[in-house]
Amino acid sequence: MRIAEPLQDDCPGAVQRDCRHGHTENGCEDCKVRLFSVCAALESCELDELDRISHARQIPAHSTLFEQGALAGSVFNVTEGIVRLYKSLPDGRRQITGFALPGDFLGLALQDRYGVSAEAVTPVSVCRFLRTAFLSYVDRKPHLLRRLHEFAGHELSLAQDQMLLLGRRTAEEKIAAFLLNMQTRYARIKSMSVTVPLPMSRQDIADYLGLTIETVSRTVTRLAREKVLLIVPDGVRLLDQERLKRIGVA
Amino acid sequence: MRIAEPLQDDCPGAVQRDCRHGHTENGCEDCKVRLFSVCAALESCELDELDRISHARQIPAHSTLFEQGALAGSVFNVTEGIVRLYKSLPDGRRQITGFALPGDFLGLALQDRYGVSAEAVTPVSVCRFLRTAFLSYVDRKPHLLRRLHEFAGHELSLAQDQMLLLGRRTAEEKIAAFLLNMQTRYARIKSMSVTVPLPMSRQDIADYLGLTIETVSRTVTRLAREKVLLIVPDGVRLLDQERLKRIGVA
DNA sequence: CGACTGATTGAACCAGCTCAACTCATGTGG
DNA sequence: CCACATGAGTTGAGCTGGTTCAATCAGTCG
Repeated sequence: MRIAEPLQDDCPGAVQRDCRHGHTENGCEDCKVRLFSVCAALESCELDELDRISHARQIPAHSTLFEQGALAGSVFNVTEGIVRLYKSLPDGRRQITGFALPGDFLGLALQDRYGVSAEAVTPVSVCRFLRTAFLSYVDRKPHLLRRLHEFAGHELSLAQDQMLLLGRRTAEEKIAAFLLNMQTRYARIKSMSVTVPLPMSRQDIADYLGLTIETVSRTVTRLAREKVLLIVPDGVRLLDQERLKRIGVA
Repeated sequence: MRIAEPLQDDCPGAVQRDCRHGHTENGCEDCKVRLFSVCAALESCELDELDRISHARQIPAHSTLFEQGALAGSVFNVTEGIVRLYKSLPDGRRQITGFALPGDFLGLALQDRYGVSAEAVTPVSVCRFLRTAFLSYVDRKPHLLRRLHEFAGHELSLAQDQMLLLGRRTAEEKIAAFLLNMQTRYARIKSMSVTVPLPMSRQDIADYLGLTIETVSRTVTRLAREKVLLIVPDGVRLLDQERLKRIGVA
């Protein structure tokens, strides 16, 4: 239940925001991801407070948000666009550990250093918080911490699925699972559609699935030849979802 | 700082435990993993309370603690032995997502269903909690939740490392990283040693590293032939750790 | 001792990789 | 407006790291 008027002690009345640094017009209130991101754990009045420590930022495509191993100065909530999260080996081999979509939170673990690097795949909008400010906010909001922990649990579960995929599935199974997965994740922010946008490069998909770019290309082409899907500009259209599920789902 | 006498409101004095269901003699106080597991977030008096909702259990080798997808009735703290956590595909392919050692917490995500299955590799001792009881306890202890979240963040980080390993490393690199990893993890509960016990089967190692049993065997044998390690009963002795690190570490 | 189970070894095979050529779209500047 | 570079994606051909299948070995237990 959302409460319009502040009711709790720690909601210091209707304080008018005096600082609008880089915020969208109405701050969190009309944020696109408000209702399904971590912030959904917060009431309107609490949100106001969060608003005051947040900084809306636009990040151009292909630029870096943060780098693996660097001190975690900020945490981010993605509100628009796609971010790739990855780990690299010194010789250049790369494993993308996930793609962050709107509503996803970067720096969930709240650790003092980033465990992965993050780069914008498309132009990205984020809601940025200084880690220290966010931490002290979290300390005063146990239900937000619960929410963050739920998100972390979900991430962990996804990571385990991905381990199964990387360690034990064939190229075709990997591709099928990836496409179905992206489809359901997009459904959350747009609406369920048979057209799955793939703004990331083939190399990104390969590095996410533990394959080479050639194998990704060949496998997708073959699935298209077999009328399981149709390749469209910047994505695919899933023609035979049943077949795809039979290939890709556990 | 540990406090011997209860100081806080929610520490209801020195209540004598009237129920010792399955506890070790002195409960949490003299627990082997007390100081580095999640419980380290708790004061003596709080521990007493935790003690009352905990159940010490012995689990024989090769038996199941819980199964992937089942309702998460309990959460566990491993106090002795090794547990394998895994996901399976319907056709029998298996991916071990991790080995839990003493001090590790099972059910960290606090989700209503288990995301993986858990089986004892060796005889295992656990500290078991009914999930509901543990949840309501956590709700009253924000600092325990913080601790659980830290653990979850650490798990997530390990999962990401494992993704990089599964997706982008060679068989030899996988084995080397695994052995060094087990060595440092054991150091936490015993003391640093060049002898790494491997109580799990070759099949377990294979399913953890995304390899076959034959490849594991061949690779370990080759490393032994090259004097990088020595195969001993139920483990290996790391002879040339420098070389191993050159192979295995990022 | 024989039966059984886990680990090792060998030999053939193959899914996915490597290397290389080609296509196609986009951009650029003369 | 065309020549040409550039970069992502596709396609082909051959190769190889790791798998598969099969045999053997080494404990262990009754």
